[in-house]
Amino acid sequence: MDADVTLVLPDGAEKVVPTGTLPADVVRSIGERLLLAAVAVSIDGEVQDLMTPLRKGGAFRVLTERDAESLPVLRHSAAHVLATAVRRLRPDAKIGFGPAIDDGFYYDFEVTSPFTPDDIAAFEAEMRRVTQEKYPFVRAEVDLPEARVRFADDPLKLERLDDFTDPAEIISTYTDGPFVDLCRGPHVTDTGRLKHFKLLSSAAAYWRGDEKRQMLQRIYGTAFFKKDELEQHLFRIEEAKKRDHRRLGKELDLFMLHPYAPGATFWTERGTTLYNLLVDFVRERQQRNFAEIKTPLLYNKALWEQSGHWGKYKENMFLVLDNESGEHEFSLKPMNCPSHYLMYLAKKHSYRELPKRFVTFDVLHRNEVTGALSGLTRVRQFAQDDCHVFLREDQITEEVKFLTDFILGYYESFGLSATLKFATRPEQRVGDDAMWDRAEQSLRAALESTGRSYELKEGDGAFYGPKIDFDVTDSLGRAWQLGTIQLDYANPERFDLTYTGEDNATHRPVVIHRAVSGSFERFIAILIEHFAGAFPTWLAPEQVRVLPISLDQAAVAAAIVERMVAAGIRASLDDRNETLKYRVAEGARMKVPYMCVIGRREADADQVAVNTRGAGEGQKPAPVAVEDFIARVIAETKTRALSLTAGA
RNA sequence: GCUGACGUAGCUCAAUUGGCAGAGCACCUGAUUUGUAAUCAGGCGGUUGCGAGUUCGAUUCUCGCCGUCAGCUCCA
Repeated sequence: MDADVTLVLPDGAEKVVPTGTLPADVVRSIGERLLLAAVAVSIDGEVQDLMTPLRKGGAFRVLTERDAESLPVLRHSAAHVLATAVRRLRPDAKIGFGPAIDDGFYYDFEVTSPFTPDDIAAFEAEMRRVTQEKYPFVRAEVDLPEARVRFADDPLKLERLDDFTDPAEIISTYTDGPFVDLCRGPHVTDTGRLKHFKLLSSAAAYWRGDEKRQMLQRIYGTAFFKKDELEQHLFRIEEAKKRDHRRLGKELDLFMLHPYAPGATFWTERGTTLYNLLVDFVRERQQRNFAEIKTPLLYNKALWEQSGHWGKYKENMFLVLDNESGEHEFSLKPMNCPSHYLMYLAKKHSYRELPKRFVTFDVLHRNEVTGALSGLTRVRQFAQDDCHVFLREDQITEEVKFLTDFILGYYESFGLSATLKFATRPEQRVGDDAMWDRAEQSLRAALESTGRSYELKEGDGAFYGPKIDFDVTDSLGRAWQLGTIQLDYANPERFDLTYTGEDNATHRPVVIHRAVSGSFERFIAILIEHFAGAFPTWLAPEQVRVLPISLDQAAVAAAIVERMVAAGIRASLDDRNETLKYRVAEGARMKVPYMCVIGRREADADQVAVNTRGAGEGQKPAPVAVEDFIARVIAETKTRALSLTAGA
């Protein structure tokens, strides 16, 4: 082993120090003040703390509070501070893991009785004390027997120690004041670095994520370097609650759920309008290159045995009792794929027809476990904008590009952007390795030919093939998995799908499974939250509300509504015996894009005074000729404009 | 499915240690006919999720079931 390591500083200068030198000493040699500002260092992009001896050289950067890589270090330390506080107040608590996560950190504890909200508040107060006591994080490297002695009272840590099978692997502990944890690091220098944090919730979690193991109590929290960043984060959480589709779905009268049909949606008149508009939109986009079909909802189990679902997916299927046989021989379909194969099999196909794209909006049922159900994002009954492409192997690249553009273009029309994830073979799968090699290789090559960047999700593919997932980020920065492109060599084999090639011989097509919205239910949930219920005009269930000021204008207003409706606008009349103020307030609450007020002046001039959603209270509505207003709303609807313009 | 919390009028929420179940909004009726973010008055509305148990008495305590929520597991 080389006795020295070479560090390359950002300015290109090289620094050679003995192996085992602490980064803190290197930073001090650059500058005392830098040491005070330093949170950690980065060596060839790998973050390490100031008290971990240098073992290799490379590009050396000092990370301060301004560097994004520093935040997980702070949060990981916050988790230790939490554990320190919990151990002080609840010495019986056994410690599990406490990592930094995307929005903060958590720590798992094994306790005999779960934490209460009061406990959480007490822990947070105790954490405050631990930070004020400014304990340094002290790193120690120990051997396995020593580690076993040190964590003799912590069964979860002992189990973790069993994983250390490579004697060369370094086992380290971090100590802050009274608390010692088995931990790889990195950490901030002392508990005093943690200033702006908050505990958010506690819930149970399986030890090591395994549902067969015991449940631990997990406490979630978040931490930031700056106070305003913490406040902004907490504000975003509050905003997210206001946008919650379950809340807005009720307030805007879009849908309801009922205990008699758990996991299934009752769409109200408004919600159904919205739903149908989305289906229409997808239909319109799929008019040219796709073939829409409808297939049965209920199938004999023979189909599921052939598809492999009976073995792998039966738990999630709703079985239907056959009265004659007294057996559960039928099942509601949980996906459309097999029915599309049956349609494909009904005819002989020429290579000239391919790619052949079947699309279906049929209702699907999946018997999700009760605990998984959640609003519209996780339901038992839903519909996908499902597509199965039958194609020749040499068409994969072009098809993947076509579908990727199709999907991303769809999201763009809502102002949503997506990140791509490439998912490879899972543990539970059908087909041999040769098939998977081939499928992964061709899908990956196709993905790369699109020139778009993507992340790798190892082992996350479908059981019949690798896939590209499209994770959409909403206006609050939260990611949702919606669209998918899945390459399938297995099912063409199982269902003996064929086409006749140019050579007049029989060939095996490849199948691509594609969804864009994921499900309409989930997509609508995301749209509700993305737009905070303020849908663009083309999607708004009620586009225009007409308000006559008094009874004198009621007839004129009704006639104007008629003209709007005749022109294709979803307009309604509110001539209730209420004050104008009241009706304007309600229209605003319902997030109607345009409210047209009609008083004597407007009635005489065939005009409307247009209130535009979002222009705020006390806006000065400009009078617009009725015909002009109608034309503007129609244009806005046709172009599917994302922002309101007709009122301007 | 697992852990925990919760379930009161259509909605949002109240109801001392177990002692007559309330308010605002919505809805209905009347007055008012309104020029831009909730006009006034009156009224209707409940087997407190369902079912047992303890008790003189249960919204309140106990148990079971159903549902919802936060997570975990799973997932479009």
